[in-house]
Amino acid sequence: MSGTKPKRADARRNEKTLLDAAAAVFVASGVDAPVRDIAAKAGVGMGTIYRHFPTRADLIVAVYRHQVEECAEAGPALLAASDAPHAALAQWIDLFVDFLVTKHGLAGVMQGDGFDSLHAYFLERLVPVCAELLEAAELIARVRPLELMRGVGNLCVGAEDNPDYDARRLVGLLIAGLRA
Amino acid sequence: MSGTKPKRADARRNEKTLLDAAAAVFVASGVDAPVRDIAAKAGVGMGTIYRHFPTRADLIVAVYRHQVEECAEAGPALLAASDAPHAALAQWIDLFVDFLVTKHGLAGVMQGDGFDSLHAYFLERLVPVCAELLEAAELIARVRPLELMRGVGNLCVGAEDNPDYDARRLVGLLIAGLRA
DNA sequence: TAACCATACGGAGCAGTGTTCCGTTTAGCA
DNA sequence: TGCTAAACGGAACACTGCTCCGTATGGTTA
Repeated sequence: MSGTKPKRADARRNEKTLLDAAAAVFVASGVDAPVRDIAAKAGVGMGTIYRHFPTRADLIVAVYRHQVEECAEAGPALLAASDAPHAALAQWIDLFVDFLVTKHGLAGVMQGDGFDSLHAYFLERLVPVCAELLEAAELIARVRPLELMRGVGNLCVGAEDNPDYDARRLVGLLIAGLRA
Repeated sequence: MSGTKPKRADARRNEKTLLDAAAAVFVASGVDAPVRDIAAKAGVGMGTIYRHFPTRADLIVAVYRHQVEECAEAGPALLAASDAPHAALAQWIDLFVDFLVTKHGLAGVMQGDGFDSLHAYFLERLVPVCAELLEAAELIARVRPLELMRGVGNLCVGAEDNPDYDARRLVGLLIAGLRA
């Protein structure tokens, strides 16, 4: 029950290669890049990619897991560092927005059509953090955390390199509205 | 320059048939329904559908043009009927949100990846109306109309039949934030 | 060291999109 | 009644995500 059976050496090597290739391709062509491109970049067959990451979404999760984790951990930290809980909330939301806007098309991922593992993972990890911040700021009565997360995610769609659409400002308005 | 050459009778008939079929399919299966389904429902070949509507998006535009028009016309009307411009703005936004949320997946359309005719049409028609309302409410300095429209559109994505996500409330918060 | 086999690999192939192409049919006119 | 521009139908293409299965190989065991 405790340890998973160790993988073969080549498998472990390929997993890392794939993660690196995916990260590179995502930066170059966005998170919507075809799976084939990633396999090609990694010099690996389609079968390999799908054995390691059963779904496109799983690969994306794996690539960004570290950063999601960072964002999640920043929540309590901000709360502890500041004596104005709503300032902490605002800062945390900023962090989240930066994360989404920075990655080519990542925001689109927050609108999980079904229950992609991706959608699920992001939300599972970040919603509780959001809840904690909302509670501290005494705003929990005004939105459900999940709702706020999805809303912010939605607002970030299509924001990258778009001079006509400043997601940060709109999110700022949304948060301002929360305190009205 | 004045009149377009009149179409053949069968062409006119087919255009109407297609519009009706598309409307029906959109209601049943959402705006993402495959083009093939619409052609089948209309009892028409793929060639026909694409001659009338060069692109998926053009078909959607055609189906909803009437309602977009209604929404656009409602703007000045609301402004004239009320002496509180920001109330008129709020009401108009409500109308717009209803329109988007009501139609299976229509909101997704506001995030034109490229310059779809769809995206273009919606925005072309509605942005000026939005601008007028913002100006009347003296809020024009706080957001660009295009930005607000896109933001509202984004917030509406995935709102249909979703008890965990109330787009109307979030849009309400956004508008509230606008006045803070 | 050699043989064995569970584990992992590669990539052709499937199913589902939007869109194009072109041979066939037909409406409307002379 | 013919003729032709206009319109039609649907097979085929390009591009997705994903699956399947024959082949190769790491690592264990005799």
